[in-house]
Amino acid sequence: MNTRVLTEQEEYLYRIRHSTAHIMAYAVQQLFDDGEKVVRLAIGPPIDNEFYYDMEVPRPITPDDFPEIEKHMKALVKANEPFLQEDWTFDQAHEWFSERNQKFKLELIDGLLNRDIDSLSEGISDDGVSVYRSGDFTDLCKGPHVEKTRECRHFKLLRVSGAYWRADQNREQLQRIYGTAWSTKGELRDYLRMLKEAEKRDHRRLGKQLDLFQTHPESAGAVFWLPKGTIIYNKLAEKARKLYQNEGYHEVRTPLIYDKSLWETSGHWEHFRDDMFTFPNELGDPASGLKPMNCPAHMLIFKSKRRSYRDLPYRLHDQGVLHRNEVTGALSGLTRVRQFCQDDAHNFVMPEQIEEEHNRIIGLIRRIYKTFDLPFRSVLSTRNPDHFMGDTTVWDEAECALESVLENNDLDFEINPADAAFYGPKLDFYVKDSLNREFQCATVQLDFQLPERFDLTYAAASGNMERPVVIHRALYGSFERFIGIIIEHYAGAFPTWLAPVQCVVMTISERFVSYAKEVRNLLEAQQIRVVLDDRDDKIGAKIREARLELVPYMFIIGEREVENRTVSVRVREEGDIGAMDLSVAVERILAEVDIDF
RNA sequence: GCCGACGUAGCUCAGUAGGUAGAGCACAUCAUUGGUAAUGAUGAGGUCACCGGUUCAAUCCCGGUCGUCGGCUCCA
Repeated sequence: MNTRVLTEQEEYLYRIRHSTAHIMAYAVQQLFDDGEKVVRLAIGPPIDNEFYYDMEVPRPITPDDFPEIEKHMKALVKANEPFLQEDWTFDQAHEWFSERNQKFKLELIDGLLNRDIDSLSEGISDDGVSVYRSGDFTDLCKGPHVEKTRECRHFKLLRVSGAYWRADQNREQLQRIYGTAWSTKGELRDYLRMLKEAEKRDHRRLGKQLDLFQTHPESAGAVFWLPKGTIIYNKLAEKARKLYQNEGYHEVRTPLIYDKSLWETSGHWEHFRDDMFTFPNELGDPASGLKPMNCPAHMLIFKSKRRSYRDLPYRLHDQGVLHRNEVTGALSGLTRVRQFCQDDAHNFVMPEQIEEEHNRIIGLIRRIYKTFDLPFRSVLSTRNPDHFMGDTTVWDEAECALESVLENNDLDFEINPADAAFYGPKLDFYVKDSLNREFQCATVQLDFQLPERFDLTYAAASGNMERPVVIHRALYGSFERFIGIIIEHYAGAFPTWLAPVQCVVMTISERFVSYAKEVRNLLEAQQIRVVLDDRDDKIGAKIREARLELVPYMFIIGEREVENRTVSVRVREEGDIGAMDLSVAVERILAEVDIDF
């Protein structure tokens, strides 16, 4: 799935993690295999930074079991057993694993025998399977592994969860144990430190701490944006509006509820129904639904008039409220919600405009992400030969166009073969935040199908009616998720233009309140988001509070400031920078308030 | 939806081998008029998520519901 080539060091870490997964499985077997009920192993691959092993265990494992498991793991590491690879025949493997009642391994072996693609990653050669032994532990595995268990001494178990065998919810639910492993103590320490830091800046925690948003059981999966969070939300929305308007987009507002017939035309009723909130008619049958996407509405608008090639590209921007009925278990903070808005747009273009339109969109993406200091990479998903709709030549041309767009834009990209939606190839953009974590944000999807389903046409220069292509694109992604990402990216310390409170004016004693009010009014007149802290409290306490709120500027006002008509300025990143003329201080804030994408 | 863990004051968290609960912060009142991360005193705050069951007695044990968290699946 990932076509990037691993570096030598990454490859070594993968081997360590893969081997540590074996060691962990062995430890779990030692602990939980009680003769009657065996631990049945499924799969245990390395992943980025971590590894896991899926297994069926006699009783659920909890984090309380970790110390004991780790203890057993350490003993095995200390024994410094070699990892020995052996090639077994299918019969040999079958016999061995069936004696030990390892039904998942047997299923994998059968899969290998039948050349089932899902099993290929587990271990194969032409006439048999590959197994690895380390001490008393033997596992079906194609490797590669480290040479000896001692190379796996820097690990830590992290969490447990459920996982379905073969990712199929109709199959057995297994226990998955996640851990991390590294080649040196320092790497492990750094990684654990990073996890701790990530926890500290978790947007759910900061959202509460900074009074940005909240959720309530009365509307699970929907966000209550508090005054401070709403400022950020509106700011992002306003910036997007302005940016797109300048790029020739037309903003529209469209209904939330539509008759079922629309969803049938768009295909959502068939493909997306489970994720939709629907409303019944008098008979109790679903008859309408809340929109999970804006596209059908925009199709109606396009179709409502006779369009000419001169109108294209025709771009409709919509920040409408979307609802998707996610299963309860999937909901999480701002990243996975049932109600959200996107900076959504649908661009209707002629096929020959695909490349240029993508160039423009990528230009926008660049400008937006640069503003937030978010580096990004892109992934191009191409046609799945078994599952696509439309004409192969159109697809080929479109894919070529997208690839050359990426190249011409000097973008770091990968190709994800056969991963496109059936209606068209797509580009996904992943940003990397300040902790080096990746999140999917922007998505740009070509769509050959909706224009077909809605029978959209435009009058071409020739006078013939031709079919436009639709580009779905959302560059923040959803406002909710994007705000979640930047909360963590900035660790809550928003740049001045986004900060809900940009400046706190604070008095050293009540005697200076009237000048402080003057200062506050002046800032307000400049549209600076200012709060006056004139409480009967010590200045240290006021500063402490404003710091905890991560306010970028504090103006401190005491006797000296009143006398000289100045303010003492304290900057979030620099601390106390001393007294200055009020006008100078205001200028400094204003310089940071007006940013353009 | 599924597996597991969790749900105690606005927040962060203690606690009870079953006898209706406690701290710090926040909040209120009073005193204090203070110069760059916490002035002091006093006070108010809880049907221990909700609904049932067991028990003389349930925040604690059992069952269910809702929600949250870690994942699976999916995706903005």
